[in-house]
Amino acid sequence: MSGSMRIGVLAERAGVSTRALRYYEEQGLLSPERTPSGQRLYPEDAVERVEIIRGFYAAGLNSATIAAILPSVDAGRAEPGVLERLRTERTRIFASIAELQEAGRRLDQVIRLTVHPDPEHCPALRGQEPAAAGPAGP
Amino acid sequence: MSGSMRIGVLAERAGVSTRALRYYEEQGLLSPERTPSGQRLYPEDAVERVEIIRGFYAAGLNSATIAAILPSVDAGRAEPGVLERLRTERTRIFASIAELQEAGRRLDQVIRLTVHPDPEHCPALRGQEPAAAGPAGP
DNA sequence: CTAAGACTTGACGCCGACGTCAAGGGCAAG
DNA sequence: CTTGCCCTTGACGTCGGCGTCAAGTCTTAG
Repeated sequence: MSGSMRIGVLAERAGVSTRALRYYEEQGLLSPERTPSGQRLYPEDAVERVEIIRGFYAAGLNSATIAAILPSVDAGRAEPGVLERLRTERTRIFASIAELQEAGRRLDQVIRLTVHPDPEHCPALRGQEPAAAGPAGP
Repeated sequence: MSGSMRIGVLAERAGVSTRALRYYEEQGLLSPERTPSGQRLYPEDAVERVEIIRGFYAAGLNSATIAAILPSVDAGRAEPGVLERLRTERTRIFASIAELQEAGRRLDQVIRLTVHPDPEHCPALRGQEPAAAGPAGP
């Protein structure tokens, strides 16, 4: 059947290692079925599930937190306790985004100044010119 | 003089541990002066510098990368080799932001559906109702 | 002066998400 | 049957950004 795959196929399709998939299972994030001989069998939608999991890891959540919220993400609704958790993590994530944006802007600034060494926008050169409006003087 | 401070003061003002400050120095990110007896003395702007460093760490850069780009960030312009590095990291950061935004949206979705359990927006309940526009039927 | 605290270097500890090796079992092709 | 590849569990290794003692030195309030 094309509706299930073994660990190597899922690993390739999801872009992760087989070791990572076993680790996710150990952490309670995946629960594949088993063939009689013990090999793992994953359904098709495991690919998307793994991508979601990796997204949460990338967002700074640890295994326990992901395990706590993943059922609610699947269900599309959360119990009160989990809801608070979701809000906490949401806040963390958006705060983190703001930090990343600031770091990104800082790099952009240096890149721009390097590519366009424009004294008009260089604070170190401000206040040394008279109040001339035009770029080439009057 | 108020123009320099010892490590404990900087740590408190920058919101990091003294251990972290010594580590940053070990990684070449800070180069405080020393009193004759060997105690570190930081200038005022070290507070901002530490905040910048922490921002880069939060953005996923490691010590070596930060050490490589920090002089250019200070100077506001970069040598060609460093410029490429800046662009690489910039790309990484904004890709990371996009991932975080997706994770955040996913959490928001669950939060919204939990707070407003609106069948109009619940895919699992779509296509089971006849094409009725009003929420309470005709 | 003295005592308390802030400071120094040095070195080991930690933790989490895997990497990696080891030693075997399962399974389709020829 | 064998060959070769994928799979299994188990267990140890890694790495980076610090935390955390340890043992001694400096500074400053009183």
